[in-house]
Amino acid sequence: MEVAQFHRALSDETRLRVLALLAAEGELCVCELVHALDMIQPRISRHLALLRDQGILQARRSGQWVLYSIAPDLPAWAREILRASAGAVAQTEAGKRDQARLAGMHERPSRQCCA
Amino acid sequence: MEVAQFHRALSDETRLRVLALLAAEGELCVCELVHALDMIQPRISRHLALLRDQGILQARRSGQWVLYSIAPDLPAWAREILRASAGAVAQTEAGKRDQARLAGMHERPSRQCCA
DNA sequence: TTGATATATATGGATATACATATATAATGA
DNA sequence: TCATTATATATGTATATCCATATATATCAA
Repeated sequence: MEVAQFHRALSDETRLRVLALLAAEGELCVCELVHALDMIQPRISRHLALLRDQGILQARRSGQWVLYSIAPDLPAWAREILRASAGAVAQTEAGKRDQARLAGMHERPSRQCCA
Repeated sequence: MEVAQFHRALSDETRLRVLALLAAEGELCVCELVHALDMIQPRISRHLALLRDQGILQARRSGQWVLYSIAPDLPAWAREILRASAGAVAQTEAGKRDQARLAGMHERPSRQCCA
């Protein structure tokens, strides 16, 4: 069942923290997520690939960076679940730390003029 | 993280179908769920125990039956996710079959006057 | 009342599968 | 070359499932 698969994708703390940041920021590159979550890059990439394969995230290349964002064509029930989950995660200790680390990052690729 | 655990509990089709029925019916005994989902009883009991242990369901005994219902004290984000999920599941083929089998069940314990 | 039986629900044990992780490596672009 | 991102492999852990059985409650006979 599609709904079960969707929840399965959201059943991991790393993926939830990624989704919470993307819901707030719109679009982020892998290196920004690595910095914000303070995790090694292969781990982040693997979770991003899972979310992309499930159709929850989309990716586009911009120069040497790959920018991820929440897919725009999700069904209404999925958008509601994402919104509720991202809101809850953003208020956890881990979620607030992620936001702070991202805000303190210098030279963020996704904020460059030509991104 | 609490949110991840919650999604993990909803990441199984059997549990989602149980929750969709409970969201629509309010309260159901194990044998009604066994009948509606057309699964063997130990399988249903295991999933009910998981949802109860996570605080998503509550149970009360009424005579020889144990009646399950959605816990009333869930946080707002959890209630929103449950509502969106139950609505989506109810419209799937499996969800509609479950409702039909439950409606066609004779002598339903949870509908007796003294339940 | 006692004992026997039927129904309803829960759980222990065994097995198979899914998946999160780390390390190492590959591919891609500037 | 360096920086960025993706993937392959191995390993450990979690869990969904089944069968068999245990527990709890109700019914009925004597």
